[in-house]
Amino acid sequence: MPPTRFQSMLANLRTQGHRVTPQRLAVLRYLAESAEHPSVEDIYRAVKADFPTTSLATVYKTVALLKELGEAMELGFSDSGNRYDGLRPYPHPHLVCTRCRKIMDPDLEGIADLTAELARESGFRILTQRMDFFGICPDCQKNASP
Amino acid sequence: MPPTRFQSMLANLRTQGHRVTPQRLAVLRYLAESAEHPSVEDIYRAVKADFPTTSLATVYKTVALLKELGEAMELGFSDSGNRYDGLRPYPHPHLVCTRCRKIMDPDLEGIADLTAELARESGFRILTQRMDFFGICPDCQKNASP
DNA sequence: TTGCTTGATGATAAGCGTTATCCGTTTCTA
DNA sequence: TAGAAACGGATAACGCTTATCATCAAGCAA
Repeated sequence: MPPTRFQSMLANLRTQGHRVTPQRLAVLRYLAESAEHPSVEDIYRAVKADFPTTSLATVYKTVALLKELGEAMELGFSDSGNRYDGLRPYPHPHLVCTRCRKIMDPDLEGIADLTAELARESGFRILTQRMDFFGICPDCQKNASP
Repeated sequence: MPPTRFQSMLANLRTQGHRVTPQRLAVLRYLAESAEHPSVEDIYRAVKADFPTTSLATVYKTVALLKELGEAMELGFSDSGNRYDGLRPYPHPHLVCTRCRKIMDPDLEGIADLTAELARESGFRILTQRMDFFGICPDCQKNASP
């Protein structure tokens, strides 16, 4: 049985000699269970429910640490807060609803091929990639106000 | 003979009832000639060379106006200043050198198909998209320090 | 278990790019 | 060419993120 995301994050933390604190555990747990690509505020709110003295700074620091360890991926947005993915911490495409800000993970084939072709044609050594599709999700289309 | 980007921007500005000022002309001219996806600072520096009293706020306002008119596209980056494309103000993929911050426009086929497939499978109404490939450009690979 | 070292936490200030405000100036129409 | 309305310039405010620093606790050794 493969380790859960939570177990993997925790093991990585320990292996790299970082301390395990209740606040960190709470952040890990939340990220390991969230498919919604939460914001720092989302994480902060959730963690504070269990651990009311937690500071926003701690959430930022923990998230930065997980990013460094490769256990979380940051989705930066210049016009709103960044979002985090603890379940699939590697590049993959995203579907972003511009109305409710929901972010989903679509299945999309052929990105590796696309990247390889691009590298060959351009001479770039491509290290990572970001692919976002913006639109209106099915739910928001139903509850549509123009 | 089709209108140049500069002519097109200017015409759009006039048609929509916006005033034509020397500062705006300078920003248009620079954007219409730049394939480098300049930052606001880049534009500011260039405009100030011809028009030294120009304010940074004016550049921001002009760029926002052009964006609104569909004559410039913003490339937002959460970890550095945004960049602007006045030559191709519609979604297209970008190659970003993470060392020298150069941004290029590769030729890449099949994005429309990819988008259509994604819309069909997900039920999203996709309105726009963003596709960035990050890596080291050929120049920086030559002058490589580890 | 206890004590110690070092890293983590919490509160808040600082930083950075961008946007808002406000008043004097300029464009453009009539 | 005169007047109304929009624009420009200077700077304050904003939102998110990072830095600072004193206090506190995790983890190790004895």
